[in-house]
Amino acid sequence: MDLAGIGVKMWDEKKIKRFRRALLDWYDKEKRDLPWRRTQNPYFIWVSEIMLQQTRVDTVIPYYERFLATFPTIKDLAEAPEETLLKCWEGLGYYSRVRNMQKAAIQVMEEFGGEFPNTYDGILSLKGIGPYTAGAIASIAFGLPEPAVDGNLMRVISRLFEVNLDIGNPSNRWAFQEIAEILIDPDRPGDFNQALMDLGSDIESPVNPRPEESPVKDFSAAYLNGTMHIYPIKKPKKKPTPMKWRAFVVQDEQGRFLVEKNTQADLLSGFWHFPLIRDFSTIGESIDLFEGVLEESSNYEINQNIPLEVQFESLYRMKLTPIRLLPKSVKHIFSHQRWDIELQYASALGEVKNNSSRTLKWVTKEEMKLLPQSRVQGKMCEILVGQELL
DNA sequence: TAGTCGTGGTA
DNA sequence: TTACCAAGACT
Repeated sequence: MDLAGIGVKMWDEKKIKRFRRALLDWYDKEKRDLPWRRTQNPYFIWVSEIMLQQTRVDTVIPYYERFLATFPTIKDLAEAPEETLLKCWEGLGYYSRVRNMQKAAIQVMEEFGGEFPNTYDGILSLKGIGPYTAGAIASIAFGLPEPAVDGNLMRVISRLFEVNLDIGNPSNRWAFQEIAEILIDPDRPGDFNQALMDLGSDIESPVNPRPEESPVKDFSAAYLNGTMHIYPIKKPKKKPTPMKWRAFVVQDEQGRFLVEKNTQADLLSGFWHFPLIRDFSTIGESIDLFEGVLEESSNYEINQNIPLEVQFESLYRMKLTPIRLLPKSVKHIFSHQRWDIELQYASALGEVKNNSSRTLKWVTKEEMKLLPQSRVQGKMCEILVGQELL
């Protein structure tokens, strides 16, 4: 398949040059002053690009500053302990990003002699760097004429050419890549890519765009044809699956809390939290919940009739004195799951005999704060503070 | 190909 | 409250 095959008619060379000029002139006047735009250091730009994946600029800025103060060089990143790494990324989400970044840092030390690779293929070979990020780093840090095809660029281009392809489908990426390769300014590829991103994140944003303010509106087929509302084409996302949990807030005689390191699931892997047990008992109360639970019917059959306190005592090999269920539950939405967590407050009678593969420890309130904690755990702690239990 | 992987902002 | 969204990569 080629561009003509999907109904895209490319401009002639003269129009392409006018487009580059209009876009870059606007960028030179209006570009945002961002920390990673004051450096040419490929490591710094790499960090910014990873953090910016699916994450807003305002959120990233403080994390960017702190991360580079903590790990000033690729070598520092490669040698960092996991908990330091997670603590630095805590609250930013999508934590596999930082794990992959450390793997890539080790790759740079071992395969590239400590020097960040300066070719597109070299950059793309690093763990956690896909076609977008490779293009962004190649163009911004090294001046290579590689497009950086992200959501912004696809949205802008789909409006420029009325591209009738779903931008959410990776198999359609080639078309936007191909168009961008033709449009990109070979003299200023990094600025060209960033100009499209600035444009796409504000004037050409997905919600409430202001197309009449666009510096390239005269080039936009959708704008000129009055079809702005159609583009980009994008399928709606699936709703997150509802799940119920019981968290066990257990204190020993010294008042320390039992916490567990997540070593089993990929979700929030490496983070510490109060022990959590999936609650399958409310099946039938909610159609939504029922649908979410269907695929785990074996778990459901095993657990639905066993009280959660009993499950806890068995799994953690510990006797509890359940005190009470806290009146407020914690609600938390991930990209693909919606959690509702009841908090069971209890005292432990004996020491934990940890025969399982679980990683457990007793910590004071102060020690808990030093561990990597997810927002879910943070919300549970907020409830406890409200109940004057923490 | 479609699901997995977080969080906070905004309407 | 709900729904949608943000500079994606990996499996």
